[in-house]
Amino acid sequence: MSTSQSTARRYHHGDLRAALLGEGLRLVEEAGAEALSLREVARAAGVSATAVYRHFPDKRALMMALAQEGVRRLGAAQTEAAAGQADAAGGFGAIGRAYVRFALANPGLFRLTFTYPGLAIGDPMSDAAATLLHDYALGLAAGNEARARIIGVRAWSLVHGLAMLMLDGRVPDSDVAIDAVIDIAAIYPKPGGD
Amino acid sequence: MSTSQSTARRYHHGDLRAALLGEGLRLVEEAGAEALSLREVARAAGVSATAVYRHFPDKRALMMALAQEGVRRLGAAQTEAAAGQADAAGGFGAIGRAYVRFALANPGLFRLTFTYPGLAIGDPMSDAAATLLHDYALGLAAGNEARARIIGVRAWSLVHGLAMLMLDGRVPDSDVAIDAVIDIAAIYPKPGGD
DNA sequence: GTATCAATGTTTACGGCGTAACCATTGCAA
DNA sequence: TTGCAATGGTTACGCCGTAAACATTGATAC
Repeated sequence: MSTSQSTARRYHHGDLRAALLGEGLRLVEEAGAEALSLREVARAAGVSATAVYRHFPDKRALMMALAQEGVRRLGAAQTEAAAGQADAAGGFGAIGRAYVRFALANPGLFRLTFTYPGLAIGDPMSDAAATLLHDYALGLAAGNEARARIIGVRAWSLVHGLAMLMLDGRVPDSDVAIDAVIDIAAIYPKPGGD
Repeated sequence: MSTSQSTARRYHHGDLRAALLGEGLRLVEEAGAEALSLREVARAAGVSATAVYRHFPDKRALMMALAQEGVRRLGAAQTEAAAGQADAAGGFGAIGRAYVRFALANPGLFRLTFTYPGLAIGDPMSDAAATLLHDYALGLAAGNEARARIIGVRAWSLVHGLAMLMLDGRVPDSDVAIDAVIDIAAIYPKPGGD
């Protein structure tokens, strides 16, 4: 029993950091980020509250780690959505729809990632999602960097706002509504189109 | 002294509800909504913590009242911005820019109004801002209700997302950037335009 | 005017929170 | 084998939201 390592509870957890993140992700989706307490995450991991401080300097750091995982998953979802698209316009629409659908499918994590108090400030563009966005915007802008930046911000604003408004119940959410709002042809029409 | 009523502190405040809302608005702008505690609002009003419960059933109700004031002020700012505009396109752009500028000018209140946990759900369309939006969208859509609804949601999403991203520091904020992103001609071009 | 009562305030207390300070156990390296 | 760094637990502090019980007051009925 002194060297048992399977189910017996040991003093040292093994990989507490990963366990805390896992329980945090679960709880965030179950009850929302604001209802998530450091003590509860520790409880869920079967560990004392202060053990968390061996792996995160404070609660905010734990939340930031969860938010980073959110960014990672969002980027993955968008990358997957864009995979089958041939041209820039198709990819642009796909990553936009994937953004909103990800928010609706993971409301707790999305909210944590984008609206947890005091989490967002800083490092605005350093993930797969941002890279994807920039690349497709550059394609749509035919290589014009200045125009690409505006298109990128406009597109990000549109999907981010739509996601927030739907999450908050201010706008009815459905795939049809998402498609109607994110209508690339209507927003960035080719010359001569209506 | 028994009947003094000017500067002497009386047992009954006179209009505690209004005072609480006033201090709440002040503190929300000073320190952000998440840092705002019921006890601190009470302290600022010079009253015991539990006195708040004579006017609001719980903290959430107090926050909702503050959020309602936010909606009211946002609507007022937009109404003022739209006043000088002649046609629907001009008004549409004006209320959009006013939306984002209001967010940047009142970050604490805007965040409280739109991202305070569990506040937003419900009553999605019952204020001056929503009415303005719908009217102008209907004008742009030439009376077509279905099309107006999509245009309205798209416009709201765009300005809401832009406001959030700028507030969070994910997108650099400036009046020039706001104008560039909210470019009605580029988003809803007349047939034949580029 | 005075009694009465509803409205409005205060005090006290409870459990939960984030986290600082200090103590316990353990695995690894010399 | 010994010793130390890494990792865990216990206790305690002040803050929070809020329930319960009590105090003060202004208005209304006589």
